Amino acid sequence: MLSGKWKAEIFRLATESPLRFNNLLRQIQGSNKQSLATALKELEEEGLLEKITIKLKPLHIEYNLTEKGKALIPVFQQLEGLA
Amino acid sequence: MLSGKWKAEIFRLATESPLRFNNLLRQIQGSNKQSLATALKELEEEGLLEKITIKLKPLHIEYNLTEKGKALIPVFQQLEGLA
DNA sequence: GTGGGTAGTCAAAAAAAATTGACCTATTGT
DNA sequence: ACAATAGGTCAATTTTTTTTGACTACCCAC
Repeated sequence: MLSGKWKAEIFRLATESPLRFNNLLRQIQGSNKQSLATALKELEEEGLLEKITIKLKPLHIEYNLTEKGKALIPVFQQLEGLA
Repeated sequence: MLSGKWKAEIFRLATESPLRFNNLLRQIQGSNKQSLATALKELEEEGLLEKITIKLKPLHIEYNLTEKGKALIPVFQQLEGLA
């Protein structure tokens, strides 16, 4: 589910707060629009993130962890506990 | 650690019993010598598998989970519990 | 009406990963 | 002696993934 160069990091950032596209682009150095767009779409397709259009001004888009996404957090906590 | 097309499956098989090269080649359909050789070497470098030369006849080579490799098993069990 | 920010898409190029086929050594079986 | 099995390596090719650069469209401020 988190295969590829960027999905793991995107997922981690999503556990901290909702994601916004251009913000992500600045946070993840070495990446690029296209790669992030592809990764976000795949994370959505896998059901880990959901895309939400915030209709308030300034109108913008957020990506949030779904319940399925949140369910993975304890797994990574366990993994961190090993290192 | 388990990136790429074959490492996850190799890891799973390693949790069941020690691995032998040509045996693995038969078990993992769709794969090939080179890919498995590369994956095994990387799993070794990551410290998840150890390569052991069995000096008894017939002399052969086994790949076993290291302690670090075994430590990952509960993580995957937790993951399975979610699905 | 120009510049900046948001949120992207598209096609092409480059880079990385995976596959193929040839080859190699050593041991065992018939 | 000959073939088969085990456990690989190497170079070339193919496939997949990632990156680059150009381009859209909308909104806001000056």
